[in-house]
Amino acid sequence: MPAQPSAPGSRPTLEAVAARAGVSRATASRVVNGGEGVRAHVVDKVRVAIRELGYVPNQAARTLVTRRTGAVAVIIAEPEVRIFSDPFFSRQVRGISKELTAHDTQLVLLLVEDRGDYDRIERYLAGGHVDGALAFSLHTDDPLPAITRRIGMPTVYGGRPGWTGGPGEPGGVSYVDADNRGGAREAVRHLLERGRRRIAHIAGPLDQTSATDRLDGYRDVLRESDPALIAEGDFTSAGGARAMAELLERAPGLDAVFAANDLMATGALRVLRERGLGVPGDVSLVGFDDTEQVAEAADPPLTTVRQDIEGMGRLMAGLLLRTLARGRTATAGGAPPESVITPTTLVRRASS
Amino acid sequence: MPAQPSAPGSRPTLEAVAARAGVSRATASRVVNGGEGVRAHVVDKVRVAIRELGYVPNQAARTLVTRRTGAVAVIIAEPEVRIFSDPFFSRQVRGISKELTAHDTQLVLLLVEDRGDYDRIERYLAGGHVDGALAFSLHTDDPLPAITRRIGMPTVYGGRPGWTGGPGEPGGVSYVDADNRGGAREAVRHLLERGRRRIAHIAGPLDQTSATDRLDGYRDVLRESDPALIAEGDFTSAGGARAMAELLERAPGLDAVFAANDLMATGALRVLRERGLGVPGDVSLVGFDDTEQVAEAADPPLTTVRQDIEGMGRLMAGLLLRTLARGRTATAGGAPPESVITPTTLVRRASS
DNA sequence: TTGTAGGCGTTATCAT
DNA sequence: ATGATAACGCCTACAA
Repeated sequence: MPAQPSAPGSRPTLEAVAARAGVSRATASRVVNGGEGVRAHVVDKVRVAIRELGYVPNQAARTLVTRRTGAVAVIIAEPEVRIFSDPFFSRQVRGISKELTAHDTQLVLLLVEDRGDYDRIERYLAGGHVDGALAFSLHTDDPLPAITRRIGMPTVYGGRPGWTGGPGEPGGVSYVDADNRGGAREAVRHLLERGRRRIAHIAGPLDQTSATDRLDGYRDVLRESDPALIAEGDFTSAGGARAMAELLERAPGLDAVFAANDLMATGALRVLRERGLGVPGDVSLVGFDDTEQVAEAADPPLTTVRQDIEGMGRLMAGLLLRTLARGRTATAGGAPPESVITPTTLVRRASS
Repeated sequence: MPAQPSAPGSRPTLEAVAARAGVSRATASRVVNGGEGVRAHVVDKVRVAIRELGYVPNQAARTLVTRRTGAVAVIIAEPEVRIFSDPFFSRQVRGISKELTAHDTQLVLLLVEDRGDYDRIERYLAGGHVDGALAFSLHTDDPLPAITRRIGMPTVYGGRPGWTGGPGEPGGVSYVDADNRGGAREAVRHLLERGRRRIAHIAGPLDQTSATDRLDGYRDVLRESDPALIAEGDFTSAGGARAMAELLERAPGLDAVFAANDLMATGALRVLRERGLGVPGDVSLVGFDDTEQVAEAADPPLTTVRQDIEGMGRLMAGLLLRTLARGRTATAGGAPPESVITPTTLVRRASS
């Protein structure tokens, strides 16, 4: 609380602080940035002046000389409907926000509405508004990776990007992902242990690695699974319902379903109930994500593969911040890509 | 796509563009900013140079002189659990994002985790990172309004702030709110028309005007309502369930419930079903918000008071942008507060 | 330990 | 219509 609030529109500068404290701009600046190598007495004088004037450093001026903004972009390119219905996104953003805040870094949210927005995004990233970027839920043909590479913007992805080239590829990529394949295997094995034999899978959109990895895990365990037991959804509840209806038509004898996320599982649940099939009596059901408000609130509550979504958000931010910090000392842009796979655990509830 | 991508770490400046085009920096700058008063021939030359170099203006430098950042802060100060479970927030953010994007303005998301974060928020706002702020879901004792007023930051609130001082107050405040009171009246009248007589109300947290306004609307219609028919919730599903249980204990004879939002209505629904009470057979239920994925997905689907959440977000952003634009021409900080109340409509579904 | 001075990349005010 | 040139507010060698 400044004792003497600045006049609206024109805020006090370092110059004013220096004058009031009776020192030079340089010394005032040193105090603002930690006060190393300044006599304690002088530090105090300057601090008092800062408080009295209500001085806050001008970020633009600072960025201009340091070339760092202290801000990071979070890019979400997902159709409206999913962002609204799936708690996954807000959860991950929250994790990111926590980590960034702890390191005094701001979060700039970039929502991609349609394909044309990428021009705007590129201009923004290239304009030096942010030091790095975080992006998630990319589809295989997403133009973003090409953009960030072209302008040399340090970026960490949430979820393994689909185009991570072979080992020969020049620029590797940093990402944080859950052990989708392992988690899927665990889910299917669990269903086998429950004595189920006709286990179906509702996959996510197959242009996302989270969907294909889970499908791969399913296939790992069910080597010779009947293709009729696999249907593709879109990670939404409605899509899960459609896929479930399809499966019941193609394979009426199924006795279990592994859905690639919780939202699709709730859609499947609805269809099963409508058809008079009991869960888990007639059909066992397992989801993926363990987003509360979905998995726990379902009736019956869902057995599901839990991934630490918020933790993954924190990891993404941490990875990026470390990359940026390194960039300051080491050669610019030369940080080697680094990725993390987080473990998943099966949470048993009533649906299986 | 720049034909000649800039070296990593150092991007081309206006100086470079000017040199390549054979003009002065001043002329290059004019072209970048619209090209008024520059011969067409020269404009072309400069444009070519810009493209060839992949030039993008440096925002920090620009901000330093223009004193405008082209960014707006969105401040969300709500406990984790609500942000995750209530689609309200993401919806409003989406509306805001659309409007800002349409005006080439960036959205900086500020999530408030705990009370101590307000220092950080104040420093951020005062640091000139953004031109204005958008905030919603304030509680009566929220420190934010004092902060924005102190540092003279143009701000538009989502939802009428609780402390809007009397007409004597110096600085009025801009906000966008739904007609909560009117919507509540309509909901209760609807229940009366359905022949209900013992109509209970599950209120939201009474330190928020959206909750008190809806309660007031309820009371407007039910002049002498039994106090036992009113319980306070917290806008969450669990809170709605608790309140419902409380009401059934205090007033077992109730035949209708008006919940202050859809999420609480779903909680109430669960409890009613557990107690063997049919909806709408035994008890009619009406919610508020009409967030799909909640109201439509409920079983039975909820009759509810719809408010155009995304539209409200757009309005908030629009109001702020207009204020900022005006500020540039008129006297700084002198824009009179302006507010908007948006209409609500009753959506009839199966729950009443 | 402190001060002096140059420059970060733009825009804006003057001349020309 | 165009070009010098002076800010904008800050950081950081370098000098003292």
